[in-house]
Amino acid sequence: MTMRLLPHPATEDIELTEVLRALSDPVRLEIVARLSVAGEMTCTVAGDDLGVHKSTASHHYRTLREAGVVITKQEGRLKYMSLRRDDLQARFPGLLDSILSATHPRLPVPAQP
Amino acid sequence: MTMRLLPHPATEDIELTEVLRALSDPVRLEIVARLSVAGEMTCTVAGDDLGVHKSTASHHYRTLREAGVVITKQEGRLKYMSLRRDDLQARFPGLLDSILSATHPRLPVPAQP
DNA sequence: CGTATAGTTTGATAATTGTCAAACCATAGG
DNA sequence: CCTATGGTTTGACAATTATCAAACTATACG
Repeated sequence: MTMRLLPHPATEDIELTEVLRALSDPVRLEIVARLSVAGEMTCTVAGDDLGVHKSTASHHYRTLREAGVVITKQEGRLKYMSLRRDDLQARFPGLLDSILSATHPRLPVPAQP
Repeated sequence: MTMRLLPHPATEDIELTEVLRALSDPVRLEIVARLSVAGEMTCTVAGDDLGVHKSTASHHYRTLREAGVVITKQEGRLKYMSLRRDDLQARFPGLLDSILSATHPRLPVPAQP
């Protein structure tokens, strides 16, 4: 029952244009809005009722991860995503906060334990 | 020698995802960085040494304008672009500032008079 | 071991996008 | 009126992207 981190860019390698592009898609922005409320979610929960196929959602998870917006850790069969708040704040101060305050999840999301 | 404003979205119609997408292109981000320093520029000056054809630059001006990032006014033959700082601040507080502080123009830009 | 669960990968497709080149339009100025 | 200037539009093309469906992988559990 070990825990693994999926590969993701180092903080200093996060590119502004890639972050902005990742967040410029409504589906991905919704995922990020949910993560900002829930703190940490499995892909299944994050992708619930998004209106896209699960493979499409999976593609969006990868886009967010490769842009440096989320980090994913695997525990057993589940993959938990969470926002890289501190890394983004260090790299682009205020950016994520300003985006999040303009965004609210369309769907109620379970609070983290 | 009258002055005309080109059509652009009302402040309340500016969409977050469209702003983010507009700013997610390196060429457009460079234009915006220049505008943030120069305050107001003609298209020719804004597009100087961007590394793209002038028709491509023109396409980027339109993208920025339609996303609500810049406003363009025409005086004679010249078109002056400037950032919609106040409108963006009203709509998405802190967003433009955080992006601008992560960006600096690659090229020295003449200060506005 | 066999099966169900969680999520990814691999086509395939349609739509969007960034780019250049050439033609075009509008205004200023001789 | 003619021409040069500043910028846009149109057409073409290659690359990227959002999407679905189906196949696949890996882990947990009985």
